[in-house]
Amino acid sequence: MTNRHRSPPRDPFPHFVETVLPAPSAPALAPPLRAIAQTVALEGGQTFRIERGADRFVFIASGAAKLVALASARREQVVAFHFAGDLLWIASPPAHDYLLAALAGTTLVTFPATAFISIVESDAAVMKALFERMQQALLRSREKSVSLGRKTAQERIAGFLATMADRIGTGDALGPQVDLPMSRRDIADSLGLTIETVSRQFSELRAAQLIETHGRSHVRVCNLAGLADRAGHARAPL
Amino acid sequence: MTNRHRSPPRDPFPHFVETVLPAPSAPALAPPLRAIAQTVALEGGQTFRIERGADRFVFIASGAAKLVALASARREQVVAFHFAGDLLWIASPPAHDYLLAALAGTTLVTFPATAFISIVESDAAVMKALFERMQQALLRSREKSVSLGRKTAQERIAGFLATMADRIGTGDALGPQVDLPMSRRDIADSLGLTIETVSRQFSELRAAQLIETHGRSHVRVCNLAGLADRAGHARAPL
DNA sequence: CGGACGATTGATCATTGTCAACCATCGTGG
DNA sequence: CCACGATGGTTGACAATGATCAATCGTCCG
Repeated sequence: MTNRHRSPPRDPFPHFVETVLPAPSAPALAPPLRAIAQTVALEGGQTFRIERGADRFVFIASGAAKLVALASARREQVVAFHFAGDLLWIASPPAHDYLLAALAGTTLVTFPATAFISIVESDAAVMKALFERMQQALLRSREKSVSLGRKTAQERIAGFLATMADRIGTGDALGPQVDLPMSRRDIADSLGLTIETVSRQFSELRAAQLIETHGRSHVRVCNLAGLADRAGHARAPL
Repeated sequence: MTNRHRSPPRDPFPHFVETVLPAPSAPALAPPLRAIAQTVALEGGQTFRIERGADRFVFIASGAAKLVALASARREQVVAFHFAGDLLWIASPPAHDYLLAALAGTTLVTFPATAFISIVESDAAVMKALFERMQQALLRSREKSVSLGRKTAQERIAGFLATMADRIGTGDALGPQVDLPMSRRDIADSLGLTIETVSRQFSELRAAQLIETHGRSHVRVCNLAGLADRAGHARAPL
């Protein structure tokens, strides 16, 4: 978790261009987008806040972040985790405030949403790519609703670990390994649980030989099938 | 809830066109879209199912529907309610099956997602409109995560009623009125509660003079501010 | 009017939250 | 390099919110 050396202040904008913009569209769109882009370097714990009514697109060039809704002073809901390469859309609707918080050193490229759209709207390929990212976000959010609404603590944790193994895990003969960039509190705030319950479920999964943990953040999934089993991802029989 | 007379089998496609397609785009896009459109008339309780990997866009021409994720045999999560005029996108991801169930007589116009997109992708206005509906869906889904993850039963019910008053309420001097098209079970499955808890919270809100109920589905909101209060929609102070 | 389904209310139980103490990890400074 | 301190994580005892089980009631339909 150390910033062992100030990360090179390389401009993250090219990374955004090659990750988000389809190659044929890039030359035409990159310059106007650069003009409205705002690059932000956050250290772990720092937040990026959205003003009311000023939706933004945020590209995560490096690092990891949580998108948080503030339900009230002592109640936070982590709406999504995002990692390098993700493009997300943030707005602050009437009900709650939202903010993006870095889980570690993180570099963002951000755009005002309306200006961004008016630049890319004429480019079918970009709009389509954007649309697909939106679909993915919606799908993940719906799956989160299932988890929060109808799953037990253990199912939520198992599902969370399986998802993280998939998204940020590193393959391995003995099963995927993950270095979780988020704290137990972040996990709890994401799954609608308390840190104590998260901790207990980690212990149970460890006792059941499904995972091994080393230190605070390292998890090895010993039995991915068993984990998916406990996640309650029951697909209805045809 | 009666089908007092077989609803006139008027073609719902024009309704889709004028609701979803911006006027200038309609003439060019309506014919090819009609060619891939599939109209479905559902009676209350009937379902529209998505095959694996065959995403669809669904326009609700009339009626009301719930988008349900099947967590397992006895556990359903209502991911969203949708009403006439809504356009939604449905996919069946690996984890759970999804289906759309009519809450009453409902007419749908549905399209295979990929074919739909390849037809409209070249039209910036339509893509933008589509994109905005997607943003709205994502926002609602995020708000639902907050509700499911960090709110008490009473806050969820209060928030639900406030939202319904906003979306399908009819104005009135004495406060908005709503005819809920969904059952207590649907509400429970949407809010991650049981029907008993839903019922008890309705009773409490009634006792607190915030709502009045007549019959199973009619609700009058006597005190919208008080309801919003109990919804825990705390916005962090600037 | 009667029957069936859905809604309400009550009694009890269990999962998870709360409060509290202890322990481990990691970063710092001696 | 090790010891220490602080932060974050784990574990335990207890309490509370909401689930479960059960009975009754109301509503809507034939």
